[in-house]
Amino acid sequence: MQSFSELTALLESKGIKPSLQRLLLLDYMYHCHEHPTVEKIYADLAAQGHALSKATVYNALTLFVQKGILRIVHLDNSEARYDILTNDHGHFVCECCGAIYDEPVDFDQLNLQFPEAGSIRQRDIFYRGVCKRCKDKG
Amino acid sequence: MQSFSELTALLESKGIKPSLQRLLLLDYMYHCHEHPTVEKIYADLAAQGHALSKATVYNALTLFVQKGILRIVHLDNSEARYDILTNDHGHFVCECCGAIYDEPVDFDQLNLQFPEAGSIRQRDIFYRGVCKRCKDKG
DNA sequence: TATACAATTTAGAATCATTCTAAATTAAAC
DNA sequence: GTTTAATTTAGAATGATTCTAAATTGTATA
Repeated sequence: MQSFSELTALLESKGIKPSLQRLLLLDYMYHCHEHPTVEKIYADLAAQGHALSKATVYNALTLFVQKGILRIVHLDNSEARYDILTNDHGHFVCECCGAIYDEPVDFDQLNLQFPEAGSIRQRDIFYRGVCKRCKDKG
Repeated sequence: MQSFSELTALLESKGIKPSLQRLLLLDYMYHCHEHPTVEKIYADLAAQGHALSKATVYNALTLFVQKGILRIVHLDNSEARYDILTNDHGHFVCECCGAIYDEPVDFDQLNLQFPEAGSIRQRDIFYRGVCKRCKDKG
């Protein structure tokens, strides 16, 4: 997923009008190998000369989440983080440095049973602790 | 875990001074089979004639989380929810009615590998969708 | 039992991420 | 080209949580 024409096609396939702002945001998310906050996305785009309104960032990201392009992650009660949806994966959150590590998870193989579940739309796994990098530092 | 003397012993074993307010809150959490918000805890205790300050509720719950008695759950960017820690379990969240269903999970059997993890302190699983009750209603 | 000291509680102010609002701009349709 | 709808925008409003500083309670010591 590289070119703007591909991103345009993706947005249109989801029924989203591909405005310049939305394309910039989607392009950013595809090239960002983090789980950025709104503040970071906003600042990075501004630094690149694309001064979107913060409301636009919120609007577009929320729309992308609704359409299943992104996932929103609430790690704590500070800023939300956004995750581009490639394939199902779990998260390991380092409580020391704040890093978030992705790891593929075969959810079907886990075979978790939730008797009360009528239908399942999204599955998330979060492990928390101290990452190796921080542990080595002591 | 029923009597105040048992709750007192639990708090003391965690190095927490068992004030009346803390005992009331802990007692509430042990008898509450939900995942209540601060607002609900505050309102329910007030209705029982125990008008704690909201700051006290926040202070005590935060302390309990730090000491490993409770777990805080951030489902979305609205109010946090608190979960009494009995044993490891997963959560199914109904996106229709907001209900949260617990289900035991044997995390060790899942055998998830996070190569970057130095040590793991907490493991969480969240599934989201529509619960059977809501699905039957249509 | 009185006094000093520390911890806890409290009300209300402050903070800050997010949402809302209403105007301005842009794109689309006729 | 004009009208209409959608999008963007800045700034105000909201609301959960945290902070602050004073009041209260509990504890230790004389």
